[in-house]
Amino acid sequence: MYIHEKSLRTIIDALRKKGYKATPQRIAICKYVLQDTTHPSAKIVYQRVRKEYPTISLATVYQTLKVLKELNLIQELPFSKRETRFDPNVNPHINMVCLKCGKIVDINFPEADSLLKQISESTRFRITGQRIDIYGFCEVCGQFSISIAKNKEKML
Amino acid sequence: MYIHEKSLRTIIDALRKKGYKATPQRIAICKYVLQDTTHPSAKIVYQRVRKEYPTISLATVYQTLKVLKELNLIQELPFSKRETRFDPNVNPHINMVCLKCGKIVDINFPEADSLLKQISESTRFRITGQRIDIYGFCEVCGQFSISIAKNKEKML
DNA sequence: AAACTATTTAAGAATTATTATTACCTAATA
DNA sequence: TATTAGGTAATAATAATTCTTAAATAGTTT
Repeated sequence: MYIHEKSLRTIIDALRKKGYKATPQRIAICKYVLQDTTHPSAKIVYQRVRKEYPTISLATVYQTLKVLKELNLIQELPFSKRETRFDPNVNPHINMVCLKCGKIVDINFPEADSLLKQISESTRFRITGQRIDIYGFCEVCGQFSISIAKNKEKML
Repeated sequence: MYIHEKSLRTIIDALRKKGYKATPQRIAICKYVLQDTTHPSAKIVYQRVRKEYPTISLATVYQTLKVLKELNLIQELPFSKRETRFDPNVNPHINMVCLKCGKIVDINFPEADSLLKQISESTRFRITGQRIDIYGFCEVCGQFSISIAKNKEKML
């Protein structure tokens, strides 16, 4: 289940449970980011939330994203080219990352659970999260770039 | 096979094949980074290579790391906290990433090949690379942090 | 409901990893 | 050896993220 299917009440409770105040700014950011499955950057979140909450500041967006990460409601996905994107899907899954257009699409990876379980049992490493990316060119970009794209043309 | 098992000759040929000159700076950086399996940051590479080649500049390190990435001899692993680390293992594998001390250890993941093949055959996505991270606390750090570490205490 | 207080916000400054610029320099080649 | 396209070192520029601070407010207490 995606957290964004949960009610506003649940979001507020999650914040308060950890001692965070449920401010209207935070609620606006949460509502936006928990339902955007395109893996937006902080700047995109800022631009989108501003439509609903025009006085919000970029610093508040950053700090709320940090809180949401701490609450394990979103995952942070740093990429090269100085861009970090945010994913409301915190369950094990595969991110299909297009290096040309920057599109990121989640696909299921049911085998992840048993893989993590096996590693957990065979090592002394205490697992708290994971990230599985597959890089390449999406169906739209793939046909235009027969050879591997030069760095300049890459978004991620 | 790791590329760092290859000879100096092979490194030079790989550079020239793509039209890059085999300068002593590049060779020094290659020799270092292709044998360091601790996933060093650019700054660490700079500090280490400087011992062998004291006049080298940080900009050259960055630009050579970019070349090595283009030649697919290393993989770039961006993390939060503004740190990017570099991995000479470009074959599918799992990075076990300790969030407390920042240690990254590769483990094998033989099932990766069939997974990638299956995705390749069932989608129109053209795969060029992958990244599989497992986050948590290594055997050394795990015993000291029963609860999930606060953000301030995390290295990655 | 008003007061209280620790937290949060907005704005802007600071930080810093990475990239760009530029004036020499040199590897590869003829 | 001369030529030259590309590389280097030094440093400036860029930009994502974090920090700082004064004013505001959420949650609680009276």
